[in-house]
Amino acid sequence: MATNEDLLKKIIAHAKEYGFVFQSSEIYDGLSAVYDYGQNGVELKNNIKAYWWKAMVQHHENIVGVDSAIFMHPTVWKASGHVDAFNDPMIDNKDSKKRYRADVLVEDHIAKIEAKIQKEVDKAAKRFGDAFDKEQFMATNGRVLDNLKKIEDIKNRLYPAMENDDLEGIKKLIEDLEIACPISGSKNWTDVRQFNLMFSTQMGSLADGSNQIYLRPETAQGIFVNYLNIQKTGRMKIPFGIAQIGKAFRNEIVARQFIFRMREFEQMEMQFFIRPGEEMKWYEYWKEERRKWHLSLGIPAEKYRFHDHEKLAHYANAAADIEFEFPMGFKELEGIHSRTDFDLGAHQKHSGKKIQYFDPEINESYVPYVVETSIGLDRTFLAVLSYAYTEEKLEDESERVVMKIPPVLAPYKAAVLPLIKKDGLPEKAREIMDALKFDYMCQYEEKDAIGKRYRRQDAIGTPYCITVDHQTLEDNTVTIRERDSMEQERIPIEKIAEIIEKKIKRI
RNA sequence: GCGAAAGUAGCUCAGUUGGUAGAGCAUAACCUUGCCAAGGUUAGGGUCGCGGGUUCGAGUCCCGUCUUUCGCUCCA
Repeated sequence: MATNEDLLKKIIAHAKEYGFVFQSSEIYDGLSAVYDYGQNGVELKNNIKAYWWKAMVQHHENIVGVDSAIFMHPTVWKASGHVDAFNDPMIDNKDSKKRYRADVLVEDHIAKIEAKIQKEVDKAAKRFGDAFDKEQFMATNGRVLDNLKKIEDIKNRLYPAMENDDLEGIKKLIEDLEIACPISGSKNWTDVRQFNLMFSTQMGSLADGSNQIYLRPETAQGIFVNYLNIQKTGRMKIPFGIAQIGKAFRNEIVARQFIFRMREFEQMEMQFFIRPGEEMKWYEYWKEERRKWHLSLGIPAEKYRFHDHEKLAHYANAAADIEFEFPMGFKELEGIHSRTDFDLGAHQKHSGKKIQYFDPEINESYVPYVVETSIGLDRTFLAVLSYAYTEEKLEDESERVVMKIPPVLAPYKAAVLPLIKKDGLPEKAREIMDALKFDYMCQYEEKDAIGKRYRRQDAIGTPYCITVDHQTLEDNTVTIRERDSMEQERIPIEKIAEIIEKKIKRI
């Protein structure tokens, strides 16, 4: 486990040192759980987006894109359920100024009573030795029975109160149980309030209190509210999909693990609209399609696994995660959800606009069902980074760190390097650079020894290094060095593009 | 948010019982070599995370705060 923690630390350090990811506002000590993508990071991130977009939109005639605004009409979030579902009841202690989740305070109190029971059990077990019958003891001992009854009573009040958003009821429960703040020991509590995971801000005049709007907590709703526009203007026939890449914001109480959980993050989502009753077929179809997409990057299948949800979100009737083995273990990377007609139905209800599709094949109108694929862009970035990070010991006992980034995603496709910076080699290398740079991100470097330049390119994951030497001036050949194998081959200049092209065409 | 650990140059770290900051690598310029990093010369770069306190004097002791990492919790 310690080595895995070290691995994440190394990846974070490498990401910073080589311009992939910086902490936001670092010169001001940083902003918690917010990160910026640096000069190499932005290239990698753009390449991931392009690779996804190509697979989802360009390769599917029945999928089109959209780019909806981050601000949306406030009612959207009532319809989507976010106003209700993304609220946690919070309570502050007035003396310690600490904030707690109110239900967690009560749960902790229950845990304390359970600990008391356990203590009684342990005491009795010690007293009776081998003859101790735990079940019988639990069923007959007065103190234990009292405590069990207490727990049951608390649960009978807590769960209905949570269910009904009965904030006063939860406050009353905390007061009745005389729960004290673990820090100050004080029972001086504020009222229970909803702590919304959506960021809010004001639009227009601040004088009017009714202009509060939210930063979207997911990109999906921008697709749903444009369903009618796109279906009509694009003359889309079911089944069809709408894809979107964009930022979303969640004011997580706890946001951590580098770019895995950020308060501002980016999603790549596709909502696929289908005939009701066919959702399981399409759900399975998209699980498989998405699995193939991940594997097409050349990352081994063992790094992925599917996890079917047992506890379903309020909008879904089937859901699976594609999990990736990050340095900190298997974690969710992508979700595939069967969202039924929950969203379109809710928008139809709240907006009063008829959101239906007339299906000429079955001569019926219906609210389409939806199967969604939703992948975290930043998480994909971290997955690529953690897969790619490799420390190697070479034959001569030296070490190198190489980022084995799938070539199609690599920030730079090639580096053009004159062996030495005189004798006309830089000029020749510049010529090659100029010819390549219109089609591929390339770097030109002439500083330091050639071996050092190779290592620098390894560290940012450049698949090919093109080296110009004296022979190049005579016969127009260069050596091309492959990143992972470090093998070199002498080829004519005009073959360079062909080789790069072959390497990066994976999808 | 709670608990634990950490924060000195871009990176990795040193800094002895408190006496106003060092090394290696990296970076830049020039010279030299030329196919798998770490030749030579020179230069730039730090109010030791930030703010208070103790002290004649704080990188070093105390308090607070910010940030990061790990565990609990939640999610894309």
